[in-house]
Amino acid sequence: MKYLKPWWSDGGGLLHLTILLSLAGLHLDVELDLYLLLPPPTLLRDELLFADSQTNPAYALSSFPASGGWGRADHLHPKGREPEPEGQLLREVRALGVPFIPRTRVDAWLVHSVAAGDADGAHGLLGAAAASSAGGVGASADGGSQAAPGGGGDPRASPSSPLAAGEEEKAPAEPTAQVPDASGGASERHLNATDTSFSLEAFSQLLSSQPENSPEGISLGDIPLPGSINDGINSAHYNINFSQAISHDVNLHEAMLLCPDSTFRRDPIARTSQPQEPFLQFNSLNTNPEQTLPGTNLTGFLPLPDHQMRNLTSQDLYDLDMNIFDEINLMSLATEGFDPMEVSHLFEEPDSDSGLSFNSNHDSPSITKSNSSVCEGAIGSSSDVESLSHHALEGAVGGYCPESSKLCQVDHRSGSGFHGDLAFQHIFHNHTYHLQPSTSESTPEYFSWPGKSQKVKSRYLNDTSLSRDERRAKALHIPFSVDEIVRMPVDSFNSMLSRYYLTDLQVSLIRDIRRRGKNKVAAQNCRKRKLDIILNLEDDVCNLQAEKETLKRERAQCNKAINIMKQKLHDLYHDIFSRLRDEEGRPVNPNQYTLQCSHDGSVWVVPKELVTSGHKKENQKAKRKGERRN
DNA sequence: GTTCATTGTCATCCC
DNA sequence: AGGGGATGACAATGA
Repeated sequence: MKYLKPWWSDGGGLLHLTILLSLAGLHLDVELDLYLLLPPPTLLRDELLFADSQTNPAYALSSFPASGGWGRADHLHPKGREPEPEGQLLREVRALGVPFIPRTRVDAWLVHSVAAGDADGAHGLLGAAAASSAGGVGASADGGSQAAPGGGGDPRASPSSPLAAGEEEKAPAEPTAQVPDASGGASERHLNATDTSFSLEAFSQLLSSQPENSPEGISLGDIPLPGSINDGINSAHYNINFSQAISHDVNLHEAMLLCPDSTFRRDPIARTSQPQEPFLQFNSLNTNPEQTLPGTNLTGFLPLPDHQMRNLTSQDLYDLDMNIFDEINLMSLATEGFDPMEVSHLFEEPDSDSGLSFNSNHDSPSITKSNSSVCEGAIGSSSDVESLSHHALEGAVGGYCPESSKLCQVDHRSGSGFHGDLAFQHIFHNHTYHLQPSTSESTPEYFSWPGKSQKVKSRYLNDTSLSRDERRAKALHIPFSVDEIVRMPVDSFNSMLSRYYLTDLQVSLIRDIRRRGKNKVAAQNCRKRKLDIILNLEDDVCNLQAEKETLKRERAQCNKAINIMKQKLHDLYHDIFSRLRDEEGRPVNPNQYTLQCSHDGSVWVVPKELVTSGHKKENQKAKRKGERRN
């Protein structure tokens, strides 16, 4: 008796086989870990066959990654196409000496074992296959059912199969509900002899009851399964056609498009019917036509899910474009092998920012094509107009598409990769603008920039988006950006000048650009510093004024206190004199006498005449002392 | 058309 | 000696 229970672990890279040999009371448990080479897409076909097993319970030998969503029947080729028995893939794998048993081979082994009448082996294999199918479907319930809104059940599976999604819903008490999760329970559970409690005789009878030994006609219906293996489904009946499970071929292109973590994953119909207009703008980022693959160029720059891409506002797109094209412009200038005339055409023309002038002046038809495609795609072909930037839309409507022109200028480099993509073909048709470019001044009249300042509009509409030095540098085809020239350290700057063959005019201009750039930054810093100084001075003035007010208040308080003291002294003075009496008992006149305090603390009543004369003498003495000192 | 703020540029000084 | 920072002065530009 042999049991075979292979399943996937490690996310599909490891095929774990547990082979239990139970023969004449001798139990031999063999576990094999078969590592598969999984360099996609060479193995995708077999992987998808495994994925197919998610939809076909009979071949659910694997616990395919639940998140993969491979179980969708609509992602597989129509049945009837038998996979190659020994494809190039297997030959390559075998040549590498890697122990590899593709699932198809295991299936075939199972089938042929039955066909050969190997009763014990066939019984065990079939039982294990059925048991594994339980685990496999249990695993596929996550990924498969998520990917396929039908539950992932294979419509070709026998209606009696309890593992079909519909059957699961109708009969929740079926053993399927108890199928362990392949990633956890089933995949980690190893069989052993004690688990095999089912009847061998029942298996033999069932096998012998098969009318033919043809694998095509083998049915596993009425096979009792070991309860330890299928976790309670030993009473279930299965009618599973093996041939159907291995009859699916898979379109690798579709498989790649259906990569689970891919943002451009969608079915072919969706890909052709749902053009992503915002993507068109991002497509322009790819300057290498060789790298322009549908979808890849999108996620390469913006690995955003579709819903996030759609949620991008026009402002986001606008800002993004501004930054992106700034970088692209600089990159274009600095890229070796660039065509200066092309860049010059792109930026030097006064109306180069205008989609109209761009459309009419450039000799590259692809440019015009791309330009018009974006603009018209903005209105005519978009199913999600809100995802478009407002200005792009209005530019298209008004016959002016300034930003799109810019991106189209870059897009024409990478646009060739899209021409063959059906998803974008519908917008690559002829497009003409109603308004012809006349003058650069007229463009703002036809164009509306909601939410943008006039300065930004002007910078974007006209060539004034480039500074004077930038235009000069561009005119002289200086292969460095102004920013590089200005910010580069002295050593790097000098080495750069020495590395490149530059004319004296170019060198002079580069040095002027550097000097002006440095001075511009210095002037900005100077003004900022001056402004800071002014602000600091204003703060100082405010502080000093506050301090002055405080001192004023303190002075007022002191004066007030002095006045109070004076008043008290005056009152005291008069009170003393009112009590004084002379030798005759008469009151002392305060106008004729005054009080003098001696050093010992005694108080004398002195006539004012003596006091004034004494003061005069003291003043004279003080003056003399002062004169002597001088 | 005028005024004012901002910014770039030049000339000059200084480190 | 040359590069570069700092700054006053001037001009262009836009609000």
